[in-house]
Amino acid sequence: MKVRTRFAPSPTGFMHLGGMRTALYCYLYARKNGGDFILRIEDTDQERFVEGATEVIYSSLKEGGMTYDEGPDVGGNYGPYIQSQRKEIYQKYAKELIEKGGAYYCFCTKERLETLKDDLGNTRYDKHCLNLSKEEIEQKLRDGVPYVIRQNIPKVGVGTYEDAVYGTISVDFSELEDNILIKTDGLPTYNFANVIDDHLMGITHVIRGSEYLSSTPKYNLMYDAFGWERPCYIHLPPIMKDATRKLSKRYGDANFDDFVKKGYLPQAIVNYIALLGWCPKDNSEKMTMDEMIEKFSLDGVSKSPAIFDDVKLRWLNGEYLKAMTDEEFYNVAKPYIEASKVGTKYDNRLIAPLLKTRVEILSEIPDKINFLEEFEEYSLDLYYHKKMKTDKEMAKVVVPLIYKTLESIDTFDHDTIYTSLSNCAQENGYKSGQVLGIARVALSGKEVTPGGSVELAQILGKQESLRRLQFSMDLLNK
RNA sequence: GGCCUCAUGGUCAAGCGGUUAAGACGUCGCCCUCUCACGGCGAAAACAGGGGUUCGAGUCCCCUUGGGGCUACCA
Repeated sequence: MKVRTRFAPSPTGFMHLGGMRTALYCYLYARKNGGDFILRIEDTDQERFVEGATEVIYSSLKEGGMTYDEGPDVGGNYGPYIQSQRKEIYQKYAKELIEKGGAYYCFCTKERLETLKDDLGNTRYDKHCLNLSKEEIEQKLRDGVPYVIRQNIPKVGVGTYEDAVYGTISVDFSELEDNILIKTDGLPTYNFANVIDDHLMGITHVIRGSEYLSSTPKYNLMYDAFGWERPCYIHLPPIMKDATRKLSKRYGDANFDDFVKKGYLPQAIVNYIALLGWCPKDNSEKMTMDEMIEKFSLDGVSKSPAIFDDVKLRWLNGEYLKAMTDEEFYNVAKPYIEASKVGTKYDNRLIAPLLKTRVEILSEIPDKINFLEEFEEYSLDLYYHKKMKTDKEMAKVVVPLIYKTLESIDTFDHDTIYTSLSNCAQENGYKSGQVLGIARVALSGKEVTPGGSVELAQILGKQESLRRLQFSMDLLNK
């Protein structure tokens, strides 16, 4: 049978990384097994619906490289893929389940339910309406009494199933409540919709968070009542913000979009979250999507929660950046360079390569290059370098030599600048490092700079370089 | 509270009865070097605790402790 997995988020906000990882594993498992990956929107809770959230789901999955074979915006043979558009379907199956004895109408009022609260504030429905006669039910229905449909869970017995990552899970039916399947508004709850849709959409492998581990037996009861085959279950451990808090949208952190905005590459984010809860056999870390598909396997999925470590994400993002060609890097860095103080003043194609090994996330770029436009009076102590044996006295005589050297060349490319400066050092009895080091300070006025004097001179150009050297000479002679 | 579940360095993790208990991030040191990075080399750092089972336990079982989840007309 063809493998079919589904990612079924509810559109209640932004795409958070936990959901992103669930989607990724669904995608990887489907692709690995030559199956289909389906997107279904679970919007049965009209109260929590957030405008625009559905579009964010679409775009995030696409940006993350997880193309779905079926979904609201791409179609498919099992639609509609939005639950609010499937209301009649749920109604039909709810009635069928009632006939089969797996569910029943409940007319209890909120007030009555209140009286059922135990000392911990938990209500446990007492199956009160299960005892209603057929006539009573029909009468209430005719009278338009508001109702819900509840699942009829046996009082005794044990629900057992095999989870692909957690193993055998058993829950005593007495622990389970007769949940509401269809709400007063006629829409189903997750408890019902997921079962109906997963079956109708031919989902073979249900991949979702571990929060469903203990309620799965309830769903199995329905599969059984309908006479449907139960899917394979693959529950995933949570991703944590720290040791005690789950990474969730409630804290407003961990939105995929936010990370992209901060200058993380979608591929790096996806690659990183893949590693939170899964480890390939060969222990690879940096992987392309195709490599992940190839290596993905369920026995590498872990059971314990993983803490999200943005330091490691940064590192991985940096690895992606460093692996880019200069052209690729220039393209992603361009907007950030242009947003810095430097703007478009210089040839940004010369600046970009300096940044590639020096930033881990793109948003660090402005701070790294703003110094180019911050040339002003600086401390002459910067010329002191113990190992190179340079100081401001040496600078006083060397900076003019540098000035003359650069003044004499017309092609301001890397090689020309480097060779002429080296020659200058040699001819005057200095080590090239001494001249280069002094030049770097004289051109930047900074203790640290990304790149050396040659790169700086090249970026600044002849005119600006000479202007700065003149400034430094004046400063040294003050 | 009840039920489900998890537990290897600071973090992600390999391990699936016999290992000097991998690797990665981070940290620290050294090398390279015109500064900062990159790169290279190296170091410190872990089986939550207690009982069993076994010739032998990080690996299997039980308890304790700690974490997470469920216990909604949310998913």
